[in-house]
Amino acid sequence: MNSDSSLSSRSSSPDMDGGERQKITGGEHGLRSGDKSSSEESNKYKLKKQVTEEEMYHLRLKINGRERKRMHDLNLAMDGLREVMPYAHGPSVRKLSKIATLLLARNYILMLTSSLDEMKRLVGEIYGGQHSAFHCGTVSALTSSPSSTLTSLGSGFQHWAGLPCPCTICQVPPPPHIPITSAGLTRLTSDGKDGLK
DNA sequence: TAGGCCATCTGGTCCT
DNA sequence: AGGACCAGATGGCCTA
Repeated sequence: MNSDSSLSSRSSSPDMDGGERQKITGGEHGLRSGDKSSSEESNKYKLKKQVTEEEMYHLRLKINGRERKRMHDLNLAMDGLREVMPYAHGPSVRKLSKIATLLLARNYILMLTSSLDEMKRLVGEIYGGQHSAFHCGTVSALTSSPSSTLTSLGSGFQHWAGLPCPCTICQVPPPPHIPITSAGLTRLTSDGKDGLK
């Protein structure tokens, strides 16, 4: 459980042992019977109250842990996004903030989309609609642009006047992309951390 | 020192 | 019921 905190870019898990316990067990109020007459009843109640508070504490701990893990996973995904963003990585370069990462990613996608459209248009001009000769991966291999990007995207696009392509090349499923999971991103984040800050 | 960024906690809501 | 997701609050760290 505490291994999560090692993944954090800032080791600012301040109080997993002290502070959190203090915060969580703040609930002394609200549970009061008022009658001191029946001690048996009172003991029973006290026991029940104790169990309940303990249960509540552990439940809170569990929920907090889940939320922490969720946020860590989100940060791992964010790191993965930073990895593929076209900006200077390095020890002397400050890490992109989350909002900056998202905005840059959006602009990057828009830019790639427009250049892809432009490329398709050019290819369409050059080959004048000779459909089956140059296609998807073949086209990407012919271009000088980052071919890996185009190859991976190629089969997912519609070609030539917006019609879905029926050819066998396009029926090949896209290459499996690496899922963004904690396991899949451990490498990215670990060496990403070295260059951060 | 103010402001930005971040991690964490917490309660609410929705979904399975 | 339990888990995922979300947003607000809070406090710490860092930089200009």
